[in-house]
Amino acid sequence: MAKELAKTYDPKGIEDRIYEKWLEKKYFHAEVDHSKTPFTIVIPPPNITGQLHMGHALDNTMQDILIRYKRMQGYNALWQPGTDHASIATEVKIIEKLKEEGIDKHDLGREKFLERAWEWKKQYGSRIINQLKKMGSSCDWDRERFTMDEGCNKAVTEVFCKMHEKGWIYKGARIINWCPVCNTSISDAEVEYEDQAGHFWHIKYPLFDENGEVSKTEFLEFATTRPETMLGDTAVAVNPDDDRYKKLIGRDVYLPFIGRKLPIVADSYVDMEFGTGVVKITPAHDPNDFEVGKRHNLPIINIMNDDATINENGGKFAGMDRYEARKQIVKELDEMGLLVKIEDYSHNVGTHDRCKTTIEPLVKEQWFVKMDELIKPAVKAVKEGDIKLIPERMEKTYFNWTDNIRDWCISRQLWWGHRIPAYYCDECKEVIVAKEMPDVCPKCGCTHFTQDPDTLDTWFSSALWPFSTLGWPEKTEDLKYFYPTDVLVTGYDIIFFWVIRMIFSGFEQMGEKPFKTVLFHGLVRDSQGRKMSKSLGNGIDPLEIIDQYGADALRLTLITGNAPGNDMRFYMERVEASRNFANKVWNASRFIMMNMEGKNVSIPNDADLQPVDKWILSKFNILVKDVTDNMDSFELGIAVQKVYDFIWDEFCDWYIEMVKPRLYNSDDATSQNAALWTLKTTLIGALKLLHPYMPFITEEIFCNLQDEEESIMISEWPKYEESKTFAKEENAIETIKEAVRGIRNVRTEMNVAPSRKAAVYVVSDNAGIRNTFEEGKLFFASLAYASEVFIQSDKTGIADDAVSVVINGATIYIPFAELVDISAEIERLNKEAARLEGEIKRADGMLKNEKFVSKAPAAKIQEEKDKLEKYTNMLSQVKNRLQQLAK
RNA sequence: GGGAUCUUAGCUCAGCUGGGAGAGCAUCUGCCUUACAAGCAGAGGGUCACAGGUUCGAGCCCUGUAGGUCCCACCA
Repeated sequence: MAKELAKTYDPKGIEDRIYEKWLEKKYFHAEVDHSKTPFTIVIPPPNITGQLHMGHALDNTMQDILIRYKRMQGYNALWQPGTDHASIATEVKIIEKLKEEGIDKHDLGREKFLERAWEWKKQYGSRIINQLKKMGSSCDWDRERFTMDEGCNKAVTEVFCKMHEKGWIYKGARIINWCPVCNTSISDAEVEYEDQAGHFWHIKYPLFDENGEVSKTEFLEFATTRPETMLGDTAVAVNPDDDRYKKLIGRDVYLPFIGRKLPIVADSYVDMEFGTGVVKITPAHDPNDFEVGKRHNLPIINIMNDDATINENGGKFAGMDRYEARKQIVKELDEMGLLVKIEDYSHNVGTHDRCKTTIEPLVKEQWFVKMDELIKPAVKAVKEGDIKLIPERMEKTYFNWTDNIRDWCISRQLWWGHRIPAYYCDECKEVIVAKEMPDVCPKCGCTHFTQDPDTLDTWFSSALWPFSTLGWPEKTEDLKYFYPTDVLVTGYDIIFFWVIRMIFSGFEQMGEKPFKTVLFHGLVRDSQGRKMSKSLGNGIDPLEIIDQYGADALRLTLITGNAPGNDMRFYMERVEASRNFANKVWNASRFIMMNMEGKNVSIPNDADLQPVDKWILSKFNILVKDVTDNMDSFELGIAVQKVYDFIWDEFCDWYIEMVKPRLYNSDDATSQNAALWTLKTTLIGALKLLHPYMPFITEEIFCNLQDEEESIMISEWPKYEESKTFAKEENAIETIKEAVRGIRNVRTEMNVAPSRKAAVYVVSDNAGIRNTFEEGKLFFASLAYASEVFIQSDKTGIADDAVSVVINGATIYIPFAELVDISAEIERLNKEAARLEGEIKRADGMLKNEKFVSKAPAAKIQEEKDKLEKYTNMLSQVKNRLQQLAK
């Protein structure tokens, strides 16, 4: 059977077959089980409009690694999946599609539109889920949720009503960011600032003279980047400390076109150094002006329609587009002699992050969430380490936002989303917030109501995700058991949108944090470091990579060589390297299976294990400890790098090579059994460590290699065992390896063609080696180039450490000293000695420090004592060696 | 303007709380050797941006300089 396995690993077919098996066996499913400790991750729900991209691939690989790892460790691992309705993103797509059919949203009507939207959801909502499955994601699909399913809707209504009652959700007229294309308000977080080349128009308004006439000689000059907003001006402002304008405060200027009288007010918001030191105040169309307007009780005059055309307040410019009006206004001001000059100016313009339209600040009635109180526990939790952010520096980004938080505008003028549970009495306009439409108006007794037409910001429902998916607001067993969740894995780009909002929502609704740790990753960029985007056409489709190289190779590529929170570049060469590794693992197991064929491998006696066997077992044992430690501290890339190195370098390049002669050239069945058992045990162990990263290939090999267990994904994670560390054998083999490397170098230098017939004798006065290997006994043969290694003591008459190489029948003795560059070695040893002296001095100093000795814990003191002893021994060894070399 | 982060081999990047400079790819040399040529054995290549400082010891800590990237705020 084993011989039939192909020489190269081809994931095609295998991955789908294995995934089907996992689904069938229900390995991903988690139920409340109080005999086990839960470990929970909620997925960042992908948009239903979305297709799997590299960012998802990375995000989900990380989550799957953690979940699989914990599952193998015996935790009750739940990975809660689901999708997001993504209100604006989806609505935009549907509108686009309708447009193709020549249908306008408003002609269709709300009800029909929503029907179309649900159809869309049905059609595309499962697409991304199926793509996630291709990645090998072990989500509990039985629990799949959607941000607009019944449960989530209930949660949203509950939260809205509760917070409204508390006064933390309110309706108010505020300056909001308006997107004229999407026709909706958007939150501050959705505004993206872009540097744009523009102009700075210097304009002057005539003052009114003491007779109340428009002066022909006195003007007040100011500069603006948006001249069209002058139609809504209700004042001009100067700094109260500005000597140039002090005497003008209290007088009025004349607003051209409109004819309004504008007071000159004093406000410290005005920067004397900037422009002319005069600012026109348009409270309805600028957030700062709005604040100024409030301070000075200025009227708020909105001059714009929702589609960014000028409204009736704009006088003769009414009906014009904002940019058209700008042109016309500038032209006419020029004709009136009121335009002083035009400067080129580059400034930051707010745009909508979805459609890139320049946003228009407008005063509108909107729903807001009051943030000042809500944010407090969220700040505290991170500050006190109750919630840990990885990497830690993300905390600074986090606090940057929380310290400058503003109320959250949650209403959106969209149809696709959670409709705001506010009802207006048709008679008296009384506002009632309730879970259901009320029957009778408490104020006027009227029975007709109209629900608020707006929907909620899509993040309002995502903020509840960690508990709404577990059944909240019902008090479910799931919630008690799986909440708070353990880790949230996500990109740093949605800290503000999502992470913070989940945290304060968790504290507010559940009274408890939503997760213990947030693990951030960066963006996946193309090979030139650019963002992958549709418009650039530089996106790499994860599904194509999976098709060509397998999900395992893709996963390994995404997780290696990048640190948490850092962006990474995606190279095809790296995928190939991962694929090659999969192949290496495949072939190593093929070797083992071929050699095991027809043999009953049994557990060997400890005495039958040879030094090499103990060496690799020992190496593996240490690997287990390292990898487990790394994974526990979320160093996923480092952990897998160690497994990779172990399998490729230690296991394949050394152990398998060392063990070959026992399998091929020896009749010693006991020794062969020990070798085969060690091969199999170590491989299975390594596969387990690798499984979270490369689930498919490890499962495939695991099932081919043994019959006792049905799946590697529910097998037990290896444990570090003190008793399995064999320091003596490790030392000995490392010495042999060193010698063999030396021999290889000599052969290369001697220009001797490699031959498997060569023999090597290691002659050593190293007591450790002599104790480990019986003198003269065949230890192992056939390292790739030198085929036999014998251990002899120095009784042979060769005084110093030496290697004898038998090449094509002729024996050549090479002292170790000649295998290395002596001067370099001396230099190295001297440096080592200096280092050790430093360590000794430090440890000695600490042990002599009274404060340390009296206050430090006993274990710490013992540690220093051990170090001191260890380094002292090492130093004397190094010194001996130096003396030897000096001869 | 505030903040974060980066500068390590030809390229892309690891390097965790200070203790022998690493990986992948690329380059060069020699190999179809019965697990694997998607492989094996080797080699070359780095004043860890620059200048100071702390330390027995600095890629890592501190100060400053230069350059890059990103985030936040925003001045009309």
